[in-house]
Amino acid sequence: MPERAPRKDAARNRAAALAAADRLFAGTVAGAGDPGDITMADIAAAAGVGKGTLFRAFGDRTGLIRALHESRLGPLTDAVETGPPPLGPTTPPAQRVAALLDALLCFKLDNRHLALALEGAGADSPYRAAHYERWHALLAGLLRAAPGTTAHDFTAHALLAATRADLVEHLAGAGDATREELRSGLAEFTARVIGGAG
Amino acid sequence: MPERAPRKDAARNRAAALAAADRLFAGTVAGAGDPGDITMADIAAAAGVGKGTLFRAFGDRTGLIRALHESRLGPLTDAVETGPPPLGPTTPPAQRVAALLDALLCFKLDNRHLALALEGAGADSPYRAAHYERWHALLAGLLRAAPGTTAHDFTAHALLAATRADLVEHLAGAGDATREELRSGLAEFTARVIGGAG
DNA sequence: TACGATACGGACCAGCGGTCCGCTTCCATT
DNA sequence: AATGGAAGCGGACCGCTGGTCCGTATCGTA
Repeated sequence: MPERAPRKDAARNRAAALAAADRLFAGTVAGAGDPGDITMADIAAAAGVGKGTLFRAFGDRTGLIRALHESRLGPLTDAVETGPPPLGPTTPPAQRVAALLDALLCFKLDNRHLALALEGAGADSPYRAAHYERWHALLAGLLRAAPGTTAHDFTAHALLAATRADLVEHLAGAGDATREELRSGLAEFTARVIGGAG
Repeated sequence: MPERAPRKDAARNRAAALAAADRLFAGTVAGAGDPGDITMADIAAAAGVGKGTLFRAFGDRTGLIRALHESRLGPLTDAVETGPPPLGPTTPPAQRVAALLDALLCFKLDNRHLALALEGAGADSPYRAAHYERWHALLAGLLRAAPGTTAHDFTAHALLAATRADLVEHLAGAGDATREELRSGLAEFTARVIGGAG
């Protein structure tokens, strides 16, 4: 019952679909395009598979985007869960919060197309996604362990909101703000929030 | 050129459409529905007009929602621009920032369905809407005038992000957080941000 | 090699936002 | 009050989307 291995062609098609989707979504961000303009038929054609295969492999559009997102997020997740400082669990809470938010911002800058597609995927709130719950729980726990903060849940949400994909896209996309400006802006903001009540 | 008055039937139909849309959107939030489930045809039917009339009056779906939103936001806008403290322009910057964010949160709590529909409307980023620009410019200006803050633009964005409609909906919708809990959470968060660098 | 299970793929479907245009209603002018 | 043209109406219609279906092809095992 350890969930039987997928057939070889299924695995190959799944990988091809993810690669094609990644390529297509990446193309939209450069040309100021909307991820919503990429249709499932487009992805299927680019991957050289039928549309039915896409839906069989991922369930629906949101499932595909989520799978793509998680395949990229994996390394970061590992670094957070079992890595060395400043991301890993041995870092003191306050510093770790700052490091996590910075890493999240960098991830969204490096994967703007994916983050944007994910948060804009479907009508379902981005807050019900499993990965959001994980980040929030982690942050809230750290805040609880850090001195001088209260309302940990709300604070964690609010800090995460500062790195929302469409905000990042709005600021970075038009070229108004450089990567380093954003990072330092977020760093200062974070520092003020967690260091404010000394 | 003072833009001729609209015909009487046009005005009546416009009002009927807004009222019907408001009613329908309000219905979704109670039953945990998705504003996206309300179609233009639904609104037209509920208003007793043809679908073409809707598009003639508002241009597109986003236009309708925006019109609805602004008709509700009007009083708040007035209070901010020409009203008495703590919202009005005579309030000291730091206090005014806090008051504005609290008012915004309350508005979104009182008009969850509208705010949610607006931010989820279309694929276009919520950050390109005129009303967002106004709020952001106002906040950024106040932060600039307040002592001890830098990166005013980013900070203003981040503070506004803490009141995003889908976050508010996520926290208030499930009944996890009461209105006062949210307000005090946001108040504390805001205070820490603007009061942090004393 | 043969056979059942699994996956393929593109024709197909329902439903959406948005358009079009023949017909109706309004209102300024006489 | 009559009238003519401008403004508005409304629902059939269109293009396109996410998602389904099922006859056919492929895989992996005995």
